[in-house]
Amino acid sequence: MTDPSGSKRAIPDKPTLEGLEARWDAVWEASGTYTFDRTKDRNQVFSIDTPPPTVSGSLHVGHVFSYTHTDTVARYRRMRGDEVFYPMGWDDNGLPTERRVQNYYGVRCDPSLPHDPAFEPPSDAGDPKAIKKRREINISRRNFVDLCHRLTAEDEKAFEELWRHLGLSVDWSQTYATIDERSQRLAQRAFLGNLARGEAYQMEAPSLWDVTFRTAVAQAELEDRDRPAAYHRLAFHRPDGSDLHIATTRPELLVSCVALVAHPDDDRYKPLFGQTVTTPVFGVEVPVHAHELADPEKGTGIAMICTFGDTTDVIWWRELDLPVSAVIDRSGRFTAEAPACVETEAGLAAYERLAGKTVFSAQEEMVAILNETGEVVGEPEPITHPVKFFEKGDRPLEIVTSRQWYITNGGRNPDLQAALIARGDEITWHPPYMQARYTNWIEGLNGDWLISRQRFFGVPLPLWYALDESGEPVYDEPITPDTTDLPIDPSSDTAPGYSEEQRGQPGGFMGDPDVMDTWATSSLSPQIACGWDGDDDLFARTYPMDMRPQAHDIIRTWLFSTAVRSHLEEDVAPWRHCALSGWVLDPDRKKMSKSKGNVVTPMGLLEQYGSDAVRYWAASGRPGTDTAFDDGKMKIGRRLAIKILNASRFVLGFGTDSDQPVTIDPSLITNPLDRAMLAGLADLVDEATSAFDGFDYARSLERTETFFWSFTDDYVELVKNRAYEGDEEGAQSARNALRMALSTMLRLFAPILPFVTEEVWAWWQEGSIHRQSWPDADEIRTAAAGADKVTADVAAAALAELRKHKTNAKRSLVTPVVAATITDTTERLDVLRPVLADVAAAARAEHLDLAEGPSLSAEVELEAAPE
RNA sequence: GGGCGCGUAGCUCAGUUGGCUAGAGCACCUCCCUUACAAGGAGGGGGUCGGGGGUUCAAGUCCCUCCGCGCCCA
Repeated sequence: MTDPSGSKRAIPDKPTLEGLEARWDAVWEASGTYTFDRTKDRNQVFSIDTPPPTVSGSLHVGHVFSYTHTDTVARYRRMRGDEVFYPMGWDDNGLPTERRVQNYYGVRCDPSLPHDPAFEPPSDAGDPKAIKKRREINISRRNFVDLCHRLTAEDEKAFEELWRHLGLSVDWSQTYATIDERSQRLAQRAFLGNLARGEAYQMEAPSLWDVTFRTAVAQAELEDRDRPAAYHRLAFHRPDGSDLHIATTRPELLVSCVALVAHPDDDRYKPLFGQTVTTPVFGVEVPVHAHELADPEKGTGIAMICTFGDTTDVIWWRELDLPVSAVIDRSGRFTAEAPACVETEAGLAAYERLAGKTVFSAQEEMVAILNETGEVVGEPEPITHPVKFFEKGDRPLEIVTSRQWYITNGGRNPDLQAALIARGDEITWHPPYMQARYTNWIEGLNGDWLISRQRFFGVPLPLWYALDESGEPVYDEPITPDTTDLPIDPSSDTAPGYSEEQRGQPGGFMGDPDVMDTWATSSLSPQIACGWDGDDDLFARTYPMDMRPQAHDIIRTWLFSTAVRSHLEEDVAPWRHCALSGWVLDPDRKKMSKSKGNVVTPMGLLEQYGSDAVRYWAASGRPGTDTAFDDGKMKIGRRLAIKILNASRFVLGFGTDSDQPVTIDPSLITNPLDRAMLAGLADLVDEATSAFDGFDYARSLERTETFFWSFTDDYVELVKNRAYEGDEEGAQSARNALRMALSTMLRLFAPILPFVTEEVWAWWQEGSIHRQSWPDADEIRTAAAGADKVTADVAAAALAELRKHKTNAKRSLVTPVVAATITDTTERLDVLRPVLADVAAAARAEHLDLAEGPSLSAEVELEAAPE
């Protein structure tokens, strides 16, 4: 068994990949191989802003894919001499965890309940069948949050185990969770800084609202989904008594119609601009406006503006300075009272029939009413149109007016917008075209970042409000905590200057009931990881960070929001490089995702093929490129890893029957074929190095792999006789060249295949391969002594030609060659002549004749086949 | 509708700034137990580089256009 110092292991007779992960993970942990040395200066450090995975979701191959990419870069930088700062975070915060806790324990958070200190989780936790049979248990917010912490702690353990098995070279003493106390303190402190600098503000404004989750939703969390709908034609009434037809997909919102709008150039409606018309049923007089966003092609070309039916309504409402006539409450139902604008008896009676109904039922009822009054024209015209959804929700968003907190992000400030776009130029993007996604997103913003969330498991907004004599909150002067008291929860901590008895009382105080958007915390991951809040020394050594790896679909959310926070807080881009990984697609080219049910869980794969093999597949995916899930590729990776074991055993077996250490002496490498091989190896090192410098692990792997296979198939075959039984000088030359090549290739493979390379390294070298220096092309080139690598190619081609004859003759490759003549050009024969003995030995020929000709060919006489 | 990416062998993909006869792996076919490895090795067949047009001595590569796929945003 290996001791943790990494001392040598004997070369096994039958090396295998089995058990390498467990063995080396334990050694690395015990030896501190990946522990960050925080005495290093900033210019010696390479810091990585690892994406904190959401532990409440399960890990899938997509995680394995992209985290492997990052790890290859981390390992490369470490071998290049950088001190790699590679922490791991957990993003436990937010809705996914809440939902998982609800389902796992069969509980529901009721914030009105008091905390129960004696609460124990239900005994049937984790048993979905049992939970389904009973009622949900209502528990207090604090008890609910406790369960969130309890479950995520278990999830984190499972995640870490998988990451270790995969071989991520993370420093596991540097972990954080976006919901832990330190992150909460930091997120609250950062928010209070934004508030003090005027970058955070609150506003009563129409916000997108998910009626299922009962929370506001930010622009970055939206997605459009095509939904069937129908245009209903409603008859509005002009002052002269004639009808004006409006097509709408939301007739139920007629009562909140505050204006009509048509395109300014639309001749059909030009005469109406500035006039008023009367709504059907409710008899409300509304103005007709002109606005460019009205689409003459849609419906009848004139639309009703409701408060609020969609985001265009909000724009019209704001730009045309219209009143509010809202009817939908936060549960998605029609309010009990009709809006003030409804005055007619018939209108009030009609509204009675809508009050309390859901949007869906209200629409049916409204259409029925319109049919009764005869103010609907023709049949509904079915259409499909995009509707806004919360990306995690399954009911269309409504727009409700509410008081929310915002952080500036350039959406309402052109100077800030330009500054954030310019930050993109400070970052090197991998691949470069990803910068356009960042820039385009910022250019398309039309509002600031809404950070209030009406949820429970999150970082609370650290604010209270005084209540006036009538018990109404004084929002204009929020009460903030002392920074030294953070983190605080305003729902249980008392506002400074008040006593707890005054909570909710007139003249007392109330806490802000909301938590912050999860991105408001995870956007601070560089600050959290680097110790912005309390570890200035670490911060100075690691920030701004060198690398942000992430998936390209969250450029608009995580990448952008992180850039915003860093810009506001530190006036700098948070990283120097952003590496955007692609997705894992299933064999039908569909994105793998939990909701599609096509995910593959990774642990089984790691166990079946070995971690190196799975990493090989992952590292074959070019940066930024979507990659098909391909277990065939994992089989190839496994084959490669096994080949490395066997080839290494063979190479290290020459001339080492004593207990002497295996050494490499470049001065003994004198044979022209050996030197030619090294010349090619030096070029390979150059290619692998420049590829990795550009974060292109895939290219480095591909080149190294190609070289390795021809090394084993051709070079090793050519020199093995000489290495075995040649004269002393020739044998020593071959052995030292073989070892030098092996040492080099192991190190080139080490970032991709950390387990098998470490295993082989331990057979003959001291220390971990992952702390060795990256191969030096100049050193190898010196050993090659000016040789031309073409010599190796010519020799390999000649050998291949001889093999071909044996294969075509259906004879074994060990069949002795009685006589053979190799024909080739003069130039190539000149190259071949000095290494002909190796070619002859590999072909089992006593000697080879040479003849000049136009191209390579051979005439071969084989030993007669045995009868 | 706008932006970005992609289209090369049956499959998955390489193909730097245009430059030898377009490559690799898998799959397929044939052969070889060879003493590092049969979880291996040797060899073979297979492509009008999405279509069309243009620039050039030369185009998979550059330009235009069309078709198809994907993603992001309206």
